[in-house]
Amino acid sequence: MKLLALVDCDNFYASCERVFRPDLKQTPVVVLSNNDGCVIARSKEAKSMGIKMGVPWFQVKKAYLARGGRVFSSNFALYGDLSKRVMNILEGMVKKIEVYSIDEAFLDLQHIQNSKQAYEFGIYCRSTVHQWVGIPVRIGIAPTKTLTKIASHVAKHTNGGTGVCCLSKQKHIAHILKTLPVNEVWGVGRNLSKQLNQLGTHSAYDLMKMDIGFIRKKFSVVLERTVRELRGEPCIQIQNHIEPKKQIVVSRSFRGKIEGLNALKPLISNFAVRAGEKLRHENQKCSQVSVFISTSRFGKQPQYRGFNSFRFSHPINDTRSILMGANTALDIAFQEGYAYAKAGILLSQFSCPTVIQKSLFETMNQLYALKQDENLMQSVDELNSHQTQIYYASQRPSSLLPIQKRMVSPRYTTNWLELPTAL
DNA sequence: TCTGGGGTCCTAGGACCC
DNA sequence: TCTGGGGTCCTAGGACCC
Repeated sequence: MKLLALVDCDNFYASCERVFRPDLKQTPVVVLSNNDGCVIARSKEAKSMGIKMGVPWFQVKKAYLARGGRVFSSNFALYGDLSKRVMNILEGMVKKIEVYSIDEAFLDLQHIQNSKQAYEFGIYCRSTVHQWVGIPVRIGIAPTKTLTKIASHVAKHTNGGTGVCCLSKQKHIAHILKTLPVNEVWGVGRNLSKQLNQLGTHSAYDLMKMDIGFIRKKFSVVLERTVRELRGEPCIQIQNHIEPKKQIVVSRSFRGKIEGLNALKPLISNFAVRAGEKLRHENQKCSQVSVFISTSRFGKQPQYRGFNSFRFSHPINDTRSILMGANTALDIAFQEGYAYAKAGILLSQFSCPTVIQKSLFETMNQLYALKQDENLMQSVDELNSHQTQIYYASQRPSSLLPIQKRMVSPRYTTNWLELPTAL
């Protein structure tokens, strides 16, 4: 039988914070989102204190700290680097691997003959990652991706277990599925589980037993694949190579409320500049720039969400074009009289930069599209990747609110000035 | 006072064609 | 008076994921 493995880092961000702080090994640790807004990662101890995922920090702060919990602002330089190290190790272990997210990877265990060997591989893999990087992982092994997710879930919730779970026997799988609520299945979110519950489907086992034709008709091909995967039929392949991105988003919530077009403009410009850097880093060009702005979902103030897109007559990647497009879109999306809490830029309609699709109507917005200067952009990107900062006038750097990160740990592994010291 | 950010895929429906 | 049928392409929006 062909087997796959899912390697999933335990409470990844919280574990990263502990790598260079062994003194926090038994202490509850949480990590916060930008502006120290929400809890986005929790150690086991923090979870058992009842800290929920995504909870606003201000709501739990007092009680949590009083009980001896520790807190960190997010340090993505550190998490990204440790993630790379974990993935490098895994890449050395198998021929085919899909890095699925910052803390997860699917491995193709084609070199492995049976489930006993697969289990032993899991144990070896886990101890190697732990020894070399210091991050605890758990490993789910099964014939399909959806089932590896469930195996990993089992590994996580088995107290005193080895952190490795292999689900390959039909009987064993059926037994586990009966105990698993349908909303825990990978690909079944809030909406689907509500609809399924109404149909009397409550466990993963119930879902697996449903009629494929009915699922396809009533829901979609996506859920059909999930059902087939629960039955052990692989439908979602391991993606060995990295697909080019199809869109780039840069968005932030603001620390205070923003009112008025003039206050919003430099913020949007700033997102546009960052988006342009990402676009060129991906070696792509886009034909559409969209802007979205919204008021806070919370509270009772009047609500508004604005969205508008600017289409270029041909693909661009020059920040100055993005800025002009973003500004035009913002002017239309903007409505006076609201307190804005969040905004962002979305780049889409990508095309490979070596292919040039000329427009029939070039003159229409050549103002935006023709001034592409590859060399200039390259130089700016180069300078900005070091100490120097080149700004565009519309960014008005003095008006930018820095992101609040009051409790950020050192960038131990990516900055010479912040290396850990051994005493 | 304070509530994250960045993605993918699929489908329905409109525009358009013959 | 009566107004078809079949197809493609594109996009917005919804659902999901971490």
